[in-house]
Amino acid sequence: MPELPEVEATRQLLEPAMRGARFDRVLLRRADLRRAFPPDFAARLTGTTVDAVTRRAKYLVLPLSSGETLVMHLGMSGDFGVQSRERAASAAPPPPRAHDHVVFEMSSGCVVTFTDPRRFGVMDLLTREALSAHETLVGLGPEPLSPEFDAAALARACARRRVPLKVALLDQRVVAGLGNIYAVEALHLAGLSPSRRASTIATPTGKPRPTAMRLVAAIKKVLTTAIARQSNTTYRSAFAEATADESARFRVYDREGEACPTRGCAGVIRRSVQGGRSTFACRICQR
DNA sequence: ATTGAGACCTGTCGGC
DNA sequence: TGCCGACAGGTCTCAA
Repeated sequence: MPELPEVEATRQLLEPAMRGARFDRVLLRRADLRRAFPPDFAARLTGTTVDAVTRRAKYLVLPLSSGETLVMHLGMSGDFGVQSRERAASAAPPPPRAHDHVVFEMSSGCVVTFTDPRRFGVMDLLTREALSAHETLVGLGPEPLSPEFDAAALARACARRRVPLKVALLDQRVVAGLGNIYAVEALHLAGLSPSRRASTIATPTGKPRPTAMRLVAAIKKVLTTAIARQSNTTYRSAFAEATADESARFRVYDREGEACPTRGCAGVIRRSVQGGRSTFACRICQR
């Protein structure tokens, strides 16, 4: 489920339930997700207050009153649910679903449940020092919707990289938050082939070519549109949204064999595999 | 240093 | 109906 727009929607869901609220009780229903929980995870959280609910790339980052920071990643299948405690307490509490792994009971009266069938998600609790030394977080590229992410920045990051352009877009050090769907969508919108070398959007000296400008604009457009669409719906899954509203479906993702949606293009969407991931593209209008 | 392949998990779907 | 393989929105590690 989760690329940047889905994580941002999750952040917006969690904020009213968690910001300014204290952890009254933390339940771990198993010992690990992708990795083991940090030592004394529940005890270190209990009694602390959430100062803010922020997002960096696909990570949810919650600074706490204790000085530590709760860092969470949804992996492939992670999701949060929020319930009011009154409802949770009324009648028989609903039995935990098979993959409800973590429950936060907040002083706001909200019960926040983390579900993750594939357990690729991560929860970590970092001291200030650990946070600033966290190689993955520190090494993340620019936020794609920030002003720092422009054609010059993207060209610099792609220069001299020989990997396919789409593979480069999935590298979180190049730009932070794109995933398979939105990388595919942005490349189609920009009219760029996923398989061209990443370095072709930059000059030999690393300056942006016009293709870099088109790609940056397309990335921002695709993400902005996805965020706006999800803010308008109660249910936050892009996939559920897609099936619920046919016209809002992706332009090319999972549309193998369909006509290319580009106006005037007679192409057909083809599926290929790059870096072990499905790519969808039109060979006529994406060069 | 960069790159590709495989690993980590469970669920679902299509084909036989 | 049931079994089996392919595939799924993401990292991470290891070897070349």
